[in-house]
Amino acid sequence: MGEHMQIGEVADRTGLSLRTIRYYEKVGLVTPSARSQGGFRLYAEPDLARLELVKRMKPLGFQLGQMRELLGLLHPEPSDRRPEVDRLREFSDSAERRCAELRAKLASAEEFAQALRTRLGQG
Amino acid sequence: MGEHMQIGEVADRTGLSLRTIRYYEKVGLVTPSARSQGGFRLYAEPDLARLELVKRMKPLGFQLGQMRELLGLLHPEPSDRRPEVDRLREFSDSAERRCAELRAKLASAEEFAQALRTRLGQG
DNA sequence: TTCTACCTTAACGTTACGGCAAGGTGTCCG
DNA sequence: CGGACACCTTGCCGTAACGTTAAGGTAGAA
Repeated sequence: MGEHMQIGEVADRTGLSLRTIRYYEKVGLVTPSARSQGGFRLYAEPDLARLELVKRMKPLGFQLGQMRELLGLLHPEPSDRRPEVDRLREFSDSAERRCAELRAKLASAEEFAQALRTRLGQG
Repeated sequence: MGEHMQIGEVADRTGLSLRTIRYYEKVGLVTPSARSQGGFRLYAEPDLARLELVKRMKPLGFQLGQMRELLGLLHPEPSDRRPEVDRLREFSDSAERRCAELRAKLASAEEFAQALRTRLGQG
């Protein structure tokens, strides 16, 4: 019932490896919101949400540093907002383009899988 | 009109970098079918076809070594065929699974892109 | 207290390339 | 024939995003 969980449970719930989760922390992408007395990472729900966001973005081929920046833009300090909005729009446009590319690649890959299956059928 | 082309033209036609094409050769994935007198790589149409196949498989996350094996299975020597067919079926099943995974990831990524756009709309 | 599962950092290894340096090749042009 | 110039070669070091031990500390139950 604790509101924090250890890295192992986070790994189970997200499907990410321990190594990946630690690496994401190292590059400043997702930092656990607490540590136990003995040094164990303790994650809360918002941390999980960040990890899930990263998982969603990853197939689009963004680099971890870009995702870090984008996550920062999504939780902004209420200071000068203008350039942030511009940057956000750039990310959004980029995301759309990458989605389109990925759709094309998927279609191509499905054709390949289909051809492979057909080949087995008549083998 | 030569039936062979140099690596630069191959790069233009496939969208792959020179570096990538050379690397694929290094790992035994796609070998140019000839070399010029002075050592330039010379590619023919079947080489292009192999490269295109690799491009199609790549989004499914196969490793280069696996693709090399699969390409070998697709152009077999007529010797003992049985284990090859079994292996082919494994690849085919794996390809189907990976297609399904990729479809799911794409859907998730598109939700993300949608959310980002929406967020910009109401700013 | 001791066992066990889970965690820690550190460090080296891997895949799939990118980038640059130093130099050879092919073809055309005067 | 001798440059000029685009294109190519190998070699080597660098990078991103992790995987994989190794050596040892922590939390909670028995």
